[in-house]
Amino acid sequence: MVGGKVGARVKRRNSKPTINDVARLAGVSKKTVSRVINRSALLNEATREKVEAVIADLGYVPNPQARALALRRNFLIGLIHDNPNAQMVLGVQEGILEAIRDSEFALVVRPVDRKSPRMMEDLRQFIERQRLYGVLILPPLSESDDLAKLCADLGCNFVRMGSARLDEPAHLVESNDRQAVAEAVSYLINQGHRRIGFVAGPEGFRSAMEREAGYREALAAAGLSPVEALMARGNYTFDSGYAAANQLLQHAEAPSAIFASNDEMAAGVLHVARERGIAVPEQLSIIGFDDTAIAAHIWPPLTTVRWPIRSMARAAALKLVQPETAAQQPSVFLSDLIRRASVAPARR
Amino acid sequence: MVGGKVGARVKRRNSKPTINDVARLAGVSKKTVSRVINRSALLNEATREKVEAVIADLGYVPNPQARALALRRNFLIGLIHDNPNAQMVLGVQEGILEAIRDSEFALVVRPVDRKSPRMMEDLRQFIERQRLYGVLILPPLSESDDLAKLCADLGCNFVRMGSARLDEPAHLVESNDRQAVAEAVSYLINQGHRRIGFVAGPEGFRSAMEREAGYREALAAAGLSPVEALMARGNYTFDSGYAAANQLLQHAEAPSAIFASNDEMAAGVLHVARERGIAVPEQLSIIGFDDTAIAAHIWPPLTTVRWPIRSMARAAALKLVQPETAAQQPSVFLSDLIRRASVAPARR
DNA sequence: TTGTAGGCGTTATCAT
DNA sequence: ATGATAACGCCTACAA
Repeated sequence: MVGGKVGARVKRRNSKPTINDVARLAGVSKKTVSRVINRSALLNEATREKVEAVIADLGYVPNPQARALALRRNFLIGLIHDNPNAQMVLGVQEGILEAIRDSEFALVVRPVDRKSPRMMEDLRQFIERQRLYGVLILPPLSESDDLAKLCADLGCNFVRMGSARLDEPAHLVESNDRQAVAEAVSYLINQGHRRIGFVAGPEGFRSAMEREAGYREALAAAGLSPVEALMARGNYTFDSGYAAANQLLQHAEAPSAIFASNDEMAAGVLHVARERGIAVPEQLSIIGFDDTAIAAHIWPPLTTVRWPIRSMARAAALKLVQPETAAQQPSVFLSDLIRRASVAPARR
Repeated sequence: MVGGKVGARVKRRNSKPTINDVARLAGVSKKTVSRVINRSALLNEATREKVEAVIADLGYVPNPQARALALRRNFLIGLIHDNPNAQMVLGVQEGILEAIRDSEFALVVRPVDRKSPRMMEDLRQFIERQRLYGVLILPPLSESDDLAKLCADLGCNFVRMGSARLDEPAHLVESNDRQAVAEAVSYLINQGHRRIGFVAGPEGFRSAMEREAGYREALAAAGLSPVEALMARGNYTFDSGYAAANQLLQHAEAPSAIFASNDEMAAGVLHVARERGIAVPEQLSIIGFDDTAIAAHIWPPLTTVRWPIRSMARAAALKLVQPETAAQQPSVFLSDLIRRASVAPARR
């Protein structure tokens, strides 16, 4: 009725081997097994091999729940976003999963409503309760310094994804939207376009600011001045692109090309062109941004800027789960101009 | 050296209250607090209120990691899919999160590669290690009875999402693809179309079979016979829709309408029409399936079948997390024909 | 209706 | 270098 009870216990059928089983079969203590698992430096090589043999033999895998309890930290990576667009969110998820494949980490997703007053409190609870190992924050939410601070305060590692230098490299993966847009607009200029319309993203979004800055840079580099009547603001939705294009194209001196700050708005621009009987690209060239599925599938196929979402997400996840090599992961990612059929030389 | 040691312990600053804190302050045992948390029936009302007051006062929240260890089950819902359609996956994620909002559950995502030989083994490890509370399986993976059996064997609750009666209601949410397609094709017939092309989904997919069955049903109901030359197979991608349409439209007696088994293929069909100078919808009517973002944003806006992804996912998640009311959640969900501009009466 | 003792599977502390 | 013992925070079984 004393020690024998425990010692005699037989491993229940149908349940996975635990650290105790390994310890017993290897003839060492639990702690030693734990040291093997955690690659402790202070370990006799012979002991290590003996234990590892038993581990392999048993097919033992440490129980994440028990580790989470003891370490007071879960092996979960959180993805926090406010639904920028489906393609992007899914690309990010794939990138993160590439990074944590075959590791003990798992990905838990957490969309939020940026406009909800409870958002911060909700996220605090989420991070605290799940004791997340780290979180990846997508734009535009990533632009919130308050949120970054919250993570830091909670002792939760974090990486922000954004289109500008939002944070130090250990906490950031960054796309060069400004330069990418400048290149796209320069391309239009090289094609002979002079009246180039611009559909901006929503006010207050860093990505929108950067893309507009790129547009202005390209104009300036070519000695052109921005024209009020050629600029309209959207909010990254199809409908807002549609409205913006109607505004830009109603003028007598309509633009011969339009850069829209994302593909969805570019699709809206294309819609307006169709309705007004404006031929694309013959009478109007269009460039978008994101290279979402829609870009290649509309008619004509849309010239657009592609940024390496998956690679960025993978790098971000690696920064989270391998803090020791975080600095080695790239922080800035370059975009490509994908030339399809929605741009033609300007007619004179 | 006995009880005093523990009793004297002061709650560490900066750490969340535990069940012990609640018990001490309420003057009851841990177990009683546990009973309150778990809404045990055998509880004195006065005791419950007393404990609940302390809980509220302390802002106590049970530690999910400790519960997971003790219960040998995590409060995580897994989303398993192998899906090309970003819109659908994201819609599902939103639906699930609506269901588990404000609960202790979290959503962990797990895309897999259906073609990988390791898939089943990977999923087994995933479910076992994370000790998932339940999983939601999306099509086409949901059509795998092996996977369902694996979940059952592992003691992991599961719900399959599909387009046919794949399982019993407790494990299924189902869309009526067959009927929806039949209605869509009947609509074309009512518009005077007689030569109606069909682009099928990939062989072996239940959804593809159901949609084709719906097409055949509608033809039969109108006294029409399926014509070999009017049917082509795709695999739900834009390119395959493009290829299929080229095949269908090369004949002398080309169809005056085409039903494509999803929107992406419908977009491919539209592409071919453009290239061949076939006016849509004047010379060719097109209907798709899914009502993804692309459907509304191409030109002309695509008439398509919309199925209630979010509602289905929400119901599925509720079946998972509230097994007691699972039977009350609907299992069959109806789709709508969204009439846009890609269909016109047949010319004679 | 409530409490006690012990277990869930791991890691931390402090000996040896 | 290794081990005994006590956390980690909760739940189950069994008493009372």
